Amino acid sequence: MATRARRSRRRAEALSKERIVEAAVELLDAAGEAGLTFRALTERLATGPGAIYWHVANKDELLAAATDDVIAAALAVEPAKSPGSPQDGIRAVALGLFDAIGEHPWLATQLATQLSCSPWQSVTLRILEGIGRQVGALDVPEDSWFTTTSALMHYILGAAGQNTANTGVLGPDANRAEFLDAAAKAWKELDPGDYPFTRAVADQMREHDDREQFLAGIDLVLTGIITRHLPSA
Amino acid sequence: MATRARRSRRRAEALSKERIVEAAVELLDAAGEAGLTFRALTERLATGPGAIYWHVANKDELLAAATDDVIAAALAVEPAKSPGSPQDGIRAVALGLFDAIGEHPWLATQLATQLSCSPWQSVTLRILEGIGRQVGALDVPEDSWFTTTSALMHYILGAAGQNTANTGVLGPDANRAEFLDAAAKAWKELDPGDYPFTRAVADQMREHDDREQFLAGIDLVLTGIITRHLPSA
DNA sequence: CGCAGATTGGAGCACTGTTCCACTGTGCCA
DNA sequence: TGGCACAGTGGAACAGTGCTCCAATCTGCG
Repeated sequence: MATRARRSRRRAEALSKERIVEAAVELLDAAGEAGLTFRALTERLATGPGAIYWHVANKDELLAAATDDVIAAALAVEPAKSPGSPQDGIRAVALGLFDAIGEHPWLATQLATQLSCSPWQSVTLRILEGIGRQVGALDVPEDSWFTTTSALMHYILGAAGQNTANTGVLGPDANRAEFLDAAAKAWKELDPGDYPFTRAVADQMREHDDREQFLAGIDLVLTGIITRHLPSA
Repeated sequence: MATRARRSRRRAEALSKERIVEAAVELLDAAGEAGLTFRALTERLATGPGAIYWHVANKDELLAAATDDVIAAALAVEPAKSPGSPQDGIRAVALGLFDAIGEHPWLATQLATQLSCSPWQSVTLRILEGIGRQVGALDVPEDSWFTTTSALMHYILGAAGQNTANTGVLGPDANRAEFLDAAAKAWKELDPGDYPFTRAVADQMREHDDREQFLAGIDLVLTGIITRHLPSA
């Protein structure tokens, strides 16, 4: 199916899976998960549902393709620049994923469902491979590769997913400062008996920087890996 | 609203938000996210949509309440048993969350959306507080509390969310072995040029145990925390 | 020129979350 | 005791969803 490319259309850019996925990503970026509708898609592509369903099995496959597309693009950036230490390589891949999820907040939910429903496939593999190569360069003994890489992947996707709102949705920084301020204020008014810890870290929360904190977590895991799995140092 | 309790009904257990949330959790557990439908809810509770909407604003609030309920229950178990070292305390909380998400796979997606759309609220706070108290017991200097606890939380929720399918959906262990076997076989047939790392860890993936690997990751982060933030040792 | 088959897109289906509103049953007050 | 106000209920209906069906088109080939 879709044995295109050999035929030369004169119609304004004939339909194709790529064009559909591209439009889907734009809709998702513009209005979040709820913004991707077959109605909206047909309107934007100036066609009908039937045409789309000829190229794409269903909405799930479309979402998977969109996710795969964006993640692949995010992971494709780094191989060009890998000058520093292996640890810098890991930081680069991690930041690439962090920023991609920040720019496309819908990825957070999508990755969660995707990894839950069909784990160890397409997207997961891309990410595992991207992180794993850098882990290999760290001189971690080979029998710890999977455990180590999995831990890193879990942290990266977890942190990136949970920071989505702070980075992307709220728009410019002015709002962010206000938002954090309001949250910190609310934290301080929590019941001292139930939430002693949260009250104590309210100020740290207000002043934290997302990327900085993300990298601090990466360094924590890296330190753990080096301390546990590397004979030297 | 819902100033119940003072009036004594003889009708079979009059409607209440708790009863609705309880039914919602059962439906979610039985058939996943798609299983929670207002139609199904009305049928199970032998009532109509209007009655439900009197107690609950909309589906999002219902999902939030269900999430909160289950997470609170998972976190409420541990304070009884905190005999060991502070690190054991962290492991206990982490495993509590891990198992809860394993038993209720819909939590993976739900937590992702919840933390994205309304971060630093209800559920997030519960989890932060639960983990944070244990971190405090670790003698981590206070100005590192928030960063440290956040990193742990990100890893725990990330790992638990991504392991959902392996633990819960597939049912008994027999299937799991087959599933891992098939996945490992598929990994070994990937393009050696594109996926050298993934091919290399296929066997480790087949033989890994989810909980064990989860705890290994926790220990990695803990080692990082201790190495970086604790003057002693 | 005409045909086979790859594409298209509009009408329509089953289902969703949500709203509306006529109705019940209960507790309060005269 | 009687009537009332109203919290609480549940059935009917609505707009919008993903998806299917199928008559119509367009394309390259003989």
